[in-house]
Amino acid sequence: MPAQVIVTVDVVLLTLKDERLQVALMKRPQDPFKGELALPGGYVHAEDDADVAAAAYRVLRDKMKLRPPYLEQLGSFSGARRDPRGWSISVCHLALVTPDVIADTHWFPADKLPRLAFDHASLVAAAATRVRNKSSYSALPAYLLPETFTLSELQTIYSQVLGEALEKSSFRRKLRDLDFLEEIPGAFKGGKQRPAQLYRLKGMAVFDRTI
Amino acid sequence: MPAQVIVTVDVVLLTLKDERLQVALMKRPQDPFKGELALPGGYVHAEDDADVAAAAYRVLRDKMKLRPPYLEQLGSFSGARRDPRGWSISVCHLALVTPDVIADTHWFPADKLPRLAFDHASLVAAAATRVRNKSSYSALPAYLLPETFTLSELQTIYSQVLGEALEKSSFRRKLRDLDFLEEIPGAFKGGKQRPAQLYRLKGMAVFDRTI
DNA sequence: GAATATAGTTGCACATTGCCACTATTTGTG
DNA sequence: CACAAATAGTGGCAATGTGCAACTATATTC
Repeated sequence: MPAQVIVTVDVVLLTLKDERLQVALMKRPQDPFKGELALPGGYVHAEDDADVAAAAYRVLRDKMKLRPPYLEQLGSFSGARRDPRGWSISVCHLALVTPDVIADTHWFPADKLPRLAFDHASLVAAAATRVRNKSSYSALPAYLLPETFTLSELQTIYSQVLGEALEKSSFRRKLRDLDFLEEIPGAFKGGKQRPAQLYRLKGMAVFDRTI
Repeated sequence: MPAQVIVTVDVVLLTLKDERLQVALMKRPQDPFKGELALPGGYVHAEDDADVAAAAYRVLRDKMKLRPPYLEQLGSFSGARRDPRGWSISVCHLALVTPDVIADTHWFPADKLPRLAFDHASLVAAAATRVRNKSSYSALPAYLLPETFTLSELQTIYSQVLGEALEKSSFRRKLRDLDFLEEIPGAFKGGKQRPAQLYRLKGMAVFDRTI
């Protein structure tokens, strides 16, 4: 029989606010690291959770009162030293939401973090890197927007995630080629100028290059 | 206190043999699934293992007598039903080796698997997909060759992993651009014709697009 | 020394991308 | 009611990248 291992899930919940990626952090209500900032997370409940993804959804439901439109497994972080209670493994997940859904959570810039509990700073860094990389070949950033959006809005989001200016014409051509959007017939978003066509994601819009 | 979770590592050890990806499988010496084919794996030893990667290396050392030149974490597979002993999580790793190093292991085509224990068929499928995807933009297949190799040998390997013919000229141009090889000055491999320049990987030759 | 087999390079047609100018449709203003 | 302003959306072309094939280079064999 092997010695006891602590099994947890943590979630890097990201959104785009003030033109940059921000992560949801909570003050830990109890030891270890009581009072310090940490990712939402918790033990895996073998009785309740179908798998670790279900545990991640449960944590978000209980602690953040939301169900994200996008969630994927990022990887497992393990070792004797990352949790003072003992040898632990955290299966880290990455989730994306729109910023408007949740007004009452505390957001922090993913690239300018305060001191975090455990090894959570590494998990946030890994998640931000993953989002940026995956954004260059997938529809991932669309999950940072409401379900319907204009191409200009989408371009702005991509540009902020990738941290670089994007050409309108090339961007739209690429979207056409990749073919993961669908036009919503007759739906437009009118600002004070010419109204823009609304789009939404087709099913299966995020390709997984890794697993 | 949460209910007990079984924490294991499994390794999808891949090589290229008979022009296709093959995976190392072992007959399980004990229950569960006694006598059936399975991936090399085992419990995480909290006393000995620095982290799950160390556990994966230990498993390969103990069960396969080797240390692979390449190993990465693939992902965690979890749930109540995958192991009859109870709710379990397996942190699956992917490792690559040259086929010649290990003559006494049993290899099976990754795309034509026999019946496997646990959910190991899914793990092998995930690993094979990852290797193929990652091969299109990284030096990964080079780990399926000895430390030094010719460009023609490398091209053959890439072509077999990707399952498609590759143009010699375009292939070499891409290698030059990506710049992860270094020429070994004065080292040639002579067949019965013109000898070929030998190369080896520079450090950090595999980019991780994901973590 | 000519045939042959593999290593390695060069040049060009074709496809893809980045860039910029153009048209289209709305609101606001005299 | 014309026209300026602002954003949406398209089209065309130069520059860059890729696929393909012919070419040169260097070894062995007979």
